Amino acid sequence: MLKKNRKKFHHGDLKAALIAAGLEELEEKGLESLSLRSIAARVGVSHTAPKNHFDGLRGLLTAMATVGFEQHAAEMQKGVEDHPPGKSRLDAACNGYVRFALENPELFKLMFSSSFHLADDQALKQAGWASYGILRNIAHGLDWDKAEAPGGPWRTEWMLWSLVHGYAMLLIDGEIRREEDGSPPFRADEIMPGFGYLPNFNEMRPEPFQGQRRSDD
Amino acid sequence: MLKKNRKKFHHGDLKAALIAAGLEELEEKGLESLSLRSIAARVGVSHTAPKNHFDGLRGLLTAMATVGFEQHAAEMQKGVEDHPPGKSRLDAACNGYVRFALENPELFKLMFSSSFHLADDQALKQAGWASYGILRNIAHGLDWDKAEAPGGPWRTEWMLWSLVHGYAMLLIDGEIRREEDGSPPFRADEIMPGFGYLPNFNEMRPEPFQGQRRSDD
DNA sequence: AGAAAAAATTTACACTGGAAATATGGAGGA
DNA sequence: TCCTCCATATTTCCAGTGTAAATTTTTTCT
Repeated sequence: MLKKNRKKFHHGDLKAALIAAGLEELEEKGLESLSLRSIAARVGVSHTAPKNHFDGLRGLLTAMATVGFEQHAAEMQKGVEDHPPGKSRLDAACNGYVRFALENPELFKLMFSSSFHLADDQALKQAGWASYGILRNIAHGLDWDKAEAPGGPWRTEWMLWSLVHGYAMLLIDGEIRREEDGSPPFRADEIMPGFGYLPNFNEMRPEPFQGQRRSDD
Repeated sequence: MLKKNRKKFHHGDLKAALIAAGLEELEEKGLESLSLRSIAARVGVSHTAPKNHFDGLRGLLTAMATVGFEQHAAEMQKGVEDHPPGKSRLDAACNGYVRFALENPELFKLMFSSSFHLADDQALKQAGWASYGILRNIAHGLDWDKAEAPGGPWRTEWMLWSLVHGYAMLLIDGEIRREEDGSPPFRADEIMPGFGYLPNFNEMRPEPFQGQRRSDD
């Protein structure tokens, strides 16, 4: 019965090997032209062997995305440990966010393409939340994220997340051109302005902020 | 020879019909499961007929993305015409940006997935630039986009674009949950804070801004 | 009318992911 | 040791995909 020491079968650990091979092929051939058969062939098994470990191609992609979120979180976490709480820590985390995206563009696209994922995969959801949680926790520690700030903390988080995420996406897709060495024109923390609320913030707005409602203008 | 009045052939205008059918199937079945054969079947032609008008599936997708950018620009342009220059016009354009993305999620993903496009397609590039140009022009007209602002106008544009684009992407992918009626928790202009530069901007930064360089921290 | 060109079809091929039946080989019990 | 049991992996098959080549149909131009 014991389900723990179930290793070293025919292959050894096919599940992990398939994920590793999938991640290799992903960055080599791109997300669109990824193939379950070629991944299986790279490991040296038949193209139906993965079915014993994953729920089809989507299952494998979901597992790969989960690993991606874990690496993504680790990349940001480095900045957390190297900097004291505050703006410098936020900068480091944001730079880690974008750096990971630029170094693993195909994996990053996979992570944020839910149409490729298995719906309702708990491991993926948890890994994604953990990754976002790092950014969220840092944002909550900043003094300009006050409860009385317009929109509350949610708005601050999403504003921050949207900015960093959009910058990474536009860089990956080539909409914002990079330097010759592949580096972005601005660091992630440079693209982020003073994110506090201007004294004349409400004056600039045609109507004062009211709540979290409405989709149209 | 004359290549202009070449219409009303077998089908009439197969090129336009294929683009229209492709756009329909795109939102119905999603970008991943789109099929050249089923698009051709929907129009009523054989699956190789599109080759006379497009360079394979990528050619059709590129044409569809081009149409998407034109519609995207039109959605923002509405806000430009309905509002005077200034913050309210910017708000309207940003809301149009996000509104289009939420109403045409699959098309929006296609537009910003260059791996699906035909490389070096001039029509697509022009349409994309025209769309971004609307946002750019509005940003340039704002008083807080001064030449002496840190990073110059490019940073302001990309900051703005990144924020709106990232917000749209995270909403589409379900990372930021929407209301029951599908509307986002914040309007695009609500997610955008006072985008000026705080008086204490340089104090907040561990090191003063220097130029457009460096990718690492 | 006849030639030339454009448009669309037929046929064929190398792929893909998935389902079903079969074979393999290690684990645990007699 | 033998002998089931069952997870693992393979073989075979199928419907579907994009693309290329040869062919037929239709329009346009001389």
